[in-house]
Amino acid sequence: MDKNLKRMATMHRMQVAGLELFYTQGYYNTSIDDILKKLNLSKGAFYYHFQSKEEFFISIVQNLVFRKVYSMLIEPIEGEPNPLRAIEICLDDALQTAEHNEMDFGFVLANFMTEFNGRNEKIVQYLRDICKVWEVNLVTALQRGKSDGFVERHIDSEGVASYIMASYFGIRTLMVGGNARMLRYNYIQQMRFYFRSLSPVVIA
Amino acid sequence: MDKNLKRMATMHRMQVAGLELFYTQGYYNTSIDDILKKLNLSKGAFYYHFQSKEEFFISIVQNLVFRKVYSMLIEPIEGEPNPLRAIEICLDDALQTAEHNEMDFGFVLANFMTEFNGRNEKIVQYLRDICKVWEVNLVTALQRGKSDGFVERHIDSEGVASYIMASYFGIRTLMVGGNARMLRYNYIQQMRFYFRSLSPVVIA
DNA sequence: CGTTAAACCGACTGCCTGGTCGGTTTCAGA
DNA sequence: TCTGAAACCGACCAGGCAGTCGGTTTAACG
Repeated sequence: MDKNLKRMATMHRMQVAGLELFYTQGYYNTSIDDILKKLNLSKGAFYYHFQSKEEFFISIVQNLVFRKVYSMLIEPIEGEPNPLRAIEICLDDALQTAEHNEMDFGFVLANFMTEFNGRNEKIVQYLRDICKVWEVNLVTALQRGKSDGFVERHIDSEGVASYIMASYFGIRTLMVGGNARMLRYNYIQQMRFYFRSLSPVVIA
Repeated sequence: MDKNLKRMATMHRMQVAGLELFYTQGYYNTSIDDILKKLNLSKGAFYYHFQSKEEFFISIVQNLVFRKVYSMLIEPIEGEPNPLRAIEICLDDALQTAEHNEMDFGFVLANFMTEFNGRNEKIVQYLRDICKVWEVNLVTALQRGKSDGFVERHIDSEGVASYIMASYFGIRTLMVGGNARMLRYNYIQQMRFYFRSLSPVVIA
């Protein structure tokens, strides 16, 4: 195998295993040895590929988390004509993966933001950047929705975008240990009410 | 001073300092020595009053966090006639204290829930119990609002309650490092839109 | 004043963690 | 087959952690 390929493959394996453990156990609560044990690798291998635990985490955020947020929360909305409808479907999908205990990357983001808040501003910055990308894309979609007659023209797109993001982060927090299925159902239901107040009034 | 009083006073001092540090630095990231240094006390004093770090934290949750959530997020709504209006004012107040970097206990709750999720189910349980109390009180207020004609009768009170809690938890997460003032303003604005969709239609 | 128990002290232990480093294995290319 | 660099190993270090314990201080009370 090409050396460079091998390098990439090993690094990627470490990143995937690292994200998995950082997500489930927390960054400060996960040791590098935990990750290495899972992969049957040694300290030497780790520090050959990464400078430090922090750098390692940042590489995970930029490679895995960012990409996943993009493909799962941003792309599915970009092409759709009706943004409110698209957002509803997209978040419902995300909550479904959450229900099956798979990683939903919106929550990964929120999780790490709280964990690093006040402890590592550098990392918070990286995470916030990803949030910003999500937000900007939501705003764009909403603005387009206004032109296309799917969204009431007088609404504040920034406000709506952050309200959507907030409610999503929050419902995932509530799902911690709670009745995920019920919460998801109720959440989508209430989001529909909210979205209805953002839709143009249909003149019968 | 009465011995018992002294005991209570010292324990309380430890709890207050502990909460402060656990909140700002995280539980796993805060050592008992950190807390003791702040109070000029010793290991001996700590383990004289508390059995373990975990027991200590639980006592903080039950004494300080629970009481504060009650007095700041539940009581202000209980007496009010119009629940939607009362909730709006209450959460706006909470966000204002957050803006001034004081502890808002809704966020304390959400913070710890994420930190202990998957790491210490026992503690998650205590935190979830507090959430439940908050939720139940919101539901009660909303139901009362229905009888009193402030809330549309067909709405699902449980769904609305968890949507409110979720959006609040989430907006606090977004405030991490973000533009808190702007976020708060937008949040309250959007909450009004949402609440309007829950209010009975005024027949002009 | 002397007693006694509660309150507090701080050195110590055993364990874990991030990070280092000299050495070993692997394997593509000559 | 030989070689050299990339990839990997794992013992080791320094520092931090929760929790222990024998001893000291404090102050209420007889």
